[in-house]
Amino acid sequence: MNLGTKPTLHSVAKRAQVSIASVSRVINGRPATAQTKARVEQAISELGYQPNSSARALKARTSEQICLILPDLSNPVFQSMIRGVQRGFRNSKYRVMLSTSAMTTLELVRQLENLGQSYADGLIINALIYDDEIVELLRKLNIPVVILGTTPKGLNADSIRVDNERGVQIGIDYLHSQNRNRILLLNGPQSTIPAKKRKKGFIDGLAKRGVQDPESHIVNCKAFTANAAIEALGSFKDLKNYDSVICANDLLAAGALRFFSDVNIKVPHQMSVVGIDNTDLADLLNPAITSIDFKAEYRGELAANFMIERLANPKTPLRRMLIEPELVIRKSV
Amino acid sequence: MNLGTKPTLHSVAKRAQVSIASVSRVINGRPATAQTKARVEQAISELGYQPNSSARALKARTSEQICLILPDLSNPVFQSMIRGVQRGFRNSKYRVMLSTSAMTTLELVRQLENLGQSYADGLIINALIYDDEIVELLRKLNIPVVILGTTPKGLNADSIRVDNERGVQIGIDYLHSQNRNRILLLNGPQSTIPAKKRKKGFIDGLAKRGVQDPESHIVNCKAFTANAAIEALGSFKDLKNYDSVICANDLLAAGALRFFSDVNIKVPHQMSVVGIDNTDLADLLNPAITSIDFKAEYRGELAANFMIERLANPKTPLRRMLIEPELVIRKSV
DNA sequence: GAGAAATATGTAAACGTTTACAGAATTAGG
DNA sequence: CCTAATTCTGTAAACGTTTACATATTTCTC
Repeated sequence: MNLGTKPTLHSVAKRAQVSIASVSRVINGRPATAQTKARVEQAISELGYQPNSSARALKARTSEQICLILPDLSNPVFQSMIRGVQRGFRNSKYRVMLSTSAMTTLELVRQLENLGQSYADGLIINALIYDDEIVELLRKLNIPVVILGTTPKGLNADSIRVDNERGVQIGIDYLHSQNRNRILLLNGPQSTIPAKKRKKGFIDGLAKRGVQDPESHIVNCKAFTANAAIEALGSFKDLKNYDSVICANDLLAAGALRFFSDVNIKVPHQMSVVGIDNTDLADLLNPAITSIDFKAEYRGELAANFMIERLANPKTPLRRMLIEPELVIRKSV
Repeated sequence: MNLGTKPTLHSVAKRAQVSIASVSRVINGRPATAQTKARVEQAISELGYQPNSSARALKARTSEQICLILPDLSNPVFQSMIRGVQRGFRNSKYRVMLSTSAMTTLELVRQLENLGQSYADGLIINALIYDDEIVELLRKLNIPVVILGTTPKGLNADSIRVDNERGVQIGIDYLHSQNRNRILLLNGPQSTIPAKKRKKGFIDGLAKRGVQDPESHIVNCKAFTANAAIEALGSFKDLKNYDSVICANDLLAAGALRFFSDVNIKVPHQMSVVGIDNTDLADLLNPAITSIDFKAEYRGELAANFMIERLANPKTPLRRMLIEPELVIRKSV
């Protein structure tokens, strides 16, 4: 192997005594004589040649990279999502670039603008809030976008969202089936899409069961974190009127568990707790929490598949997929 | 903006009535007349020009991308690490590519081989096991490597490791200070580097305190997971001889907590639990676990900084940094 | 075995940058 | 003002691929 300089198509061609076009064709599986193929392959392995992805990207106008943008990494649900996305691309030619700094619109804007440098062939994104500026930037993007979550209005993108309302319904139904019918919703910040949807599902669900003023049975947390849950529950006065809590995600549920333990309310005997997302965390807590599985990992994998398919065939009609949540019963009810 | 075709250096040059070389120079902050600078900048903003990263990468031989390889994402410690790495690169020109499929040597080999395509300027890696094949591949890599963990023998790479032995010592000392001196080590799989180090620290620590046959006070789990911990503790017969457990990571600690709760051993009253890594999880469990902070996030950030510095100045002497662990006291002791 | 059809190969241009080099413009010095 | 020194700008080549097109080779048909 010629140390110092990396082998290129040229060196391979020279060694195999064929033209660089032939080498390129062999590499890309285009038709070639058995003989040329053999010679090229031998030369490649002798030289330890590997194609230069920048050159390929430049000429073929495809980076074979996908950008994945998530709000942050502290919520274990994103861990699952990343896992799914990675799995989805595992056997493809695509590499995954991760951006998790998109907690603020400012950061997100910066990320999206950078995508103009065409280092990614596609974008998979999950954001908690899509304001107009973001939607506009997404629309202007000239690469396919897959939304993990609800597609913001005015955007044409494949999307994979989960039936939030239905998820909360399932929780309510299950609690009722266990004779828990004084249910509180421990929700996340109202500015976020998931919180809005979960609220709606909750209100509809309670209304359907004839509960008066369902909105009064909601506690909003300042963030989707355990501490926010503890704080919110701490300043909530009417806990004694409830026998169960649906938490808008597992982190809030973890906070709730901690809070109840601190004020000596026994879970599940005095208070049932249902989480949402069914993250790794659900099974680590004590008691392990019954959680509504929003299939984050599966959604991630699906997003990757959608992306692969769209890149292979840009004309495929838009796909908007709705995932059915599923209850995973553990010990917290 | 000329829709359809992306602006290039050429179109900018044409509009600004200068040569492409001048445009390139303005973009890269090379000296230029105030006039040309102004014209170029105006043309750029009028056209919405953004440099093409593939072309730049090809010519300048730098992708401005860093590859981060981690074993998997189920351990929350890697979450922190990613967070740190991301933060370290936040204000740099580098993008982060994430590979988390490196649980098996096979996968890792594939990843490392792919790096030959020069889509990354540097590699930050954390692996649980470095066998000869991996070390050889790492050595052959022609991009700088930063090891998150102990540098395998025979490899010249910057590294940031944590003082594992010291960490376990701190745990032992703390438990003793709380009058817990019948300590068990709930360790991970013996094939992994961290497990070996933590074992050594434990044995040395106990020996120093005059404990006979320290090795007998270790339980090995099949994996660094909660379930493995539950299983291992379940088949361990001598629990009654211990008043405390140091767990080789927080996931094992979570498993231990669950196990103790199941067999009705009260933590911390009957049994103290100390975790390692001080991940997000430590504070979510109930009781929140006292954990030895191995500064994963900080190490990640440091790795990014090391990488940035080395890429800026390849001649800087090798750096091997040892991070001091720190005890974070919560409620499990 | 000749000619047509089909298939394989080679030549050369292009992708969008960076940068060495040469030449033009500016500034400085006397 | 003229020349020398300095600074700026433009031309053109290169980075390592892919691919249209032309040419060469093989295969097929009769």
